[in-house]
Amino acid sequence: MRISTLKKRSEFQRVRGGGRWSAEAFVLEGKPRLDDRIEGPRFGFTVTKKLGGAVIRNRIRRRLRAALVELANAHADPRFDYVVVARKVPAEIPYAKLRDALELAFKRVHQGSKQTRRQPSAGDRGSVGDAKSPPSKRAELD
RNA sequence: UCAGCUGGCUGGACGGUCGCUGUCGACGUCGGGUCGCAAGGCCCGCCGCUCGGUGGAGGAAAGUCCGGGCUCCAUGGAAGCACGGUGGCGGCUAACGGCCGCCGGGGGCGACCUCAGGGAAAGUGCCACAGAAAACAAACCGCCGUUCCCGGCUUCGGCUGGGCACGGUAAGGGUGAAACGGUGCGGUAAGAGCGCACCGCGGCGGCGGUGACGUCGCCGGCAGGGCAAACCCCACCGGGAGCAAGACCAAAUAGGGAUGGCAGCAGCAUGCGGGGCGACCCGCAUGAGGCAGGUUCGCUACCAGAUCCGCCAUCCGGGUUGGUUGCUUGAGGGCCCGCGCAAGCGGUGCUCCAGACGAAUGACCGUCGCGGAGGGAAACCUUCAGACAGAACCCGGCUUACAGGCCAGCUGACGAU
Repeated sequence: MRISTLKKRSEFQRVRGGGRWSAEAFVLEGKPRLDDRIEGPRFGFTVTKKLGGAVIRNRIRRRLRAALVELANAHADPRFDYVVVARKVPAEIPYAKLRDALELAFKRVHQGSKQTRRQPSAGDRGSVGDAKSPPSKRAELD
């Protein structure tokens, strides 16, 4: 199926306060849309420059997009907006594993869970997924 | 065969499943126009979880270092100053700081490589450390001479060692990136272009070359250390900003507020007031224009022009940051022919080759091929690796990154003929 994408910075910012699930290769955020005139789920991709050059970032986005196309019909909620934030390099992990992790992430986000699988060690910056925390200065997609 | 130099090309191939985007066609929905009484037909436009055809990243797309095209602003006429850049000569080019050929310096046996390669007798400045001395020169050691003092030897003519002082000396030592030409012979107390030969250097002239320059002859005893990627001088070149340029459509906010500076002159028109018998005169307000003034274009001066009549400067506040276009046919690429050593130029006529905008050009899988390692006599098998890197208005270059593979020409060594 064809997936529509988030375009504006404000749309990305709005999803930030919703459900959140962290996997090895990415973080999936999702939130129900207020505007019900739009049909179907929408997706946004955030791949920072920290992960590599343009070629690597393109490949990360394309693999994530391909996995979403495969799963979105069955697992995504049409009333939701989602943001996929790439963390490590998904190009390095097998595609089947990436797809399974994404499937699990959809279920967890829909449960409205704000807790994460990530342990509070390993250089974690504060509480994650707190809607009241100030928006981080991270660059959205390059 | 080995070692090497230069130039160029390439940057895995095929297939399957599922996707994205441009474009063409079909189909369908919607809208409009037109024909028709009507059913409906035809044309145009937009859209599409529809179907089919076809195109879809690079040699560097990169760094954004130069040069252009194209836009808008300044727009004008040049000058001077300032700033920035370039720097052997000739050619090529739209242009260049690029390319080609040649010259000169340096390196290599050689093919070749390399050089920011104008001026240091216009001026200023600098030359660390070391060294005696770093530039109108200069004597630390050494060498030589003379006077004096202390010795040794003596055939009493002298010879010789040491020291103080004075003088000569740039050959030698030592320092340094660099020491006031180099080598040799003569010369001298010792030395020194002091003299001579050759080399280097400078000047003049002849010849060759479009030219950089080369070469030959004569003269000069050597003047002018280096640094200009220190200032500088000379010659030449250069307006500014960039596709978030710019144009159009739609929507929205509005013709904001504060502080500071300047709001000058004369006339005209209208209205009001005052004066005069009257022509008219005076004052105020408003309006349109003129001059002056201010503002911007790097600065200055001149002429000329534009903008605004309330202007200018600074600060604060508010709104839009949607769509279409620019947008891909261009100094484009390719075949062949001619000219040129070459860069390139001319002709011919073939071809259309990405146009996205939170940003497409892909995801997954299989087979084969290339390369390294291991096993094997071989066929082959196993395993690992496959680079640098993603268009954003478009061209011409430069620079930097790059696994591997291929081709051509040339050089040196060895061997064979």
